[in-house]
Amino acid sequence: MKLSESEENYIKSIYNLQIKTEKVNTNSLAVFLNTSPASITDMLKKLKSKKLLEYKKYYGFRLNEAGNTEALKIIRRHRLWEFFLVAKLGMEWDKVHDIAEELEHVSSPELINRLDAYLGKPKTDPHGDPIPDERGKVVLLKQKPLKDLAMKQNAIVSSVSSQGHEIMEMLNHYGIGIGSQIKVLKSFEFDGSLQIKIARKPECIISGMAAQNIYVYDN
Amino acid sequence: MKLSESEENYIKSIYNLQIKTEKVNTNSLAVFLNTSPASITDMLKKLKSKKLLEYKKYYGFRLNEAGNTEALKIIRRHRLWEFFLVAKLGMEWDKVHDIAEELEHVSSPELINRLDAYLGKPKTDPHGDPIPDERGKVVLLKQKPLKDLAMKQNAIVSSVSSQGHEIMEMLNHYGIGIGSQIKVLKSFEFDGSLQIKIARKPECIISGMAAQNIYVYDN
DNA sequence: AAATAAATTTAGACAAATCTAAAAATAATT
DNA sequence: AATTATTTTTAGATTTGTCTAAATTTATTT
Ligand SMILES: [Mn+2]
Ligand SMILES: [Mn+2]
Ligand SMILES: [Mn+2]
Ligand SMILES: [Mn+2]
Repeated sequence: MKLSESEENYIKSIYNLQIKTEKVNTNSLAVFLNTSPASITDMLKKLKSKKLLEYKKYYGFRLNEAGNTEALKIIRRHRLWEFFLVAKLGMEWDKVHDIAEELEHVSSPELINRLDAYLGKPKTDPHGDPIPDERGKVVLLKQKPLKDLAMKQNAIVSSVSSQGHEIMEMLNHYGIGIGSQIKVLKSFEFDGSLQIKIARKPECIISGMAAQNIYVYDN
Repeated sequence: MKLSESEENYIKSIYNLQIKTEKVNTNSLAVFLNTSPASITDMLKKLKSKKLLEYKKYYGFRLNEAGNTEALKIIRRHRLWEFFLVAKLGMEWDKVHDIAEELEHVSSPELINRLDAYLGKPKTDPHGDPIPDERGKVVLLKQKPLKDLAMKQNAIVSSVSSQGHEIMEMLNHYGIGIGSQIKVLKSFEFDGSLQIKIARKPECIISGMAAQNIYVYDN
């Protein structure tokens, strides 16, 4: 299936939102893609006509099997390029998303499979997100938002929400990265902020917003 | 200057044709880009309005200084990616052009300069064409078509016309590559074909067409 | 159950990039 | 110099992706 850059961006966004929120709606997709709701409706019709999406007017929409497959191909390309930019070109993890957003649309399978092999078939991208394999299989980590981590439980930072570089900029400042050992010392009900301890770093406090967008797995 | 993918393809094509033929005309550009002459005229107007092109109706057109600068940026990206695909991913030199044709439109300067450094600031792409440096400077080789090489003169293959993979496919078959030592043994006036000797290969005969698209420098 | 609010879709417009067919300008032949 | 041929441009359509404003449907309040 040959898809335009726009179609690919929509498909990938729907996929990514479906993971986090189960039910995606027109308005939230419009906000996410920074377009108007009317444009979303237009594209939904097109993706339906290409049989990548189940869609009933006013009722809702959802990628079907074919749509999912396409989404995973795009995500594979995106994450492999992000890995390349960090591992080979030495770019910062908070700068690679926008470039990968363009590179992901170059769709030669030979290119991507060679890139994958060249990079040593990495399992996750620089933000901790899993890279689908050639057949579209993706291993989901048993992770949870830091805000749901039990008090004083040791855990490892596994990923961060990767839309936008702002969170990574901040984590760089705190010295938090993928793989950091982390523990919650205190939770403030007032605003959901957390006092935390990163291995070999001084204690610090992060906002509830941050605690929702940092993911960890138990250790 | 932010340019669309189409604008970039037109600019690059005009630049490449201007090198070979001095005067480019609407029809030949249309053939080269596989579009209609009407589309060429439309784009000429747009590029003129963006001040990248000198253009007078019916009279002719030519990239100006700004247009040249843009062309060299695109060509730099194209050739660096081609080098990457061959040197790092191990692709064949006759397969990389089409992929680079897409990658060249990803225009982050940081990406390209890091890629350049990572590849060791290569001077030429896999087809022997020079890679412009960051400031757009390009070192032209003193090369000539193989058909103009004096009889029995030792020479080195320096580049091949790189539009389309067909010539490279054929050269692979003959065992000719960039850097091959080559000598013309005999020239047939009838059809311009040449009997040649490649170092450590058996003698063979190539067509006049081929002899026009293989470039060499004296040795 | 009405009324109001929110979400979604339609109607109609626009810019970009392309096309075909016709017109206009230039070049080449007789 | 006229005629014919070639090249180039214009006129008018089409497709894709987008928008705003209005209409429609669904959800929420009173
Ligand atoms: Mn993208
Ligand atoms: Mn990522
Ligand atoms: Mn291109
Ligand atoms: Mn090349």
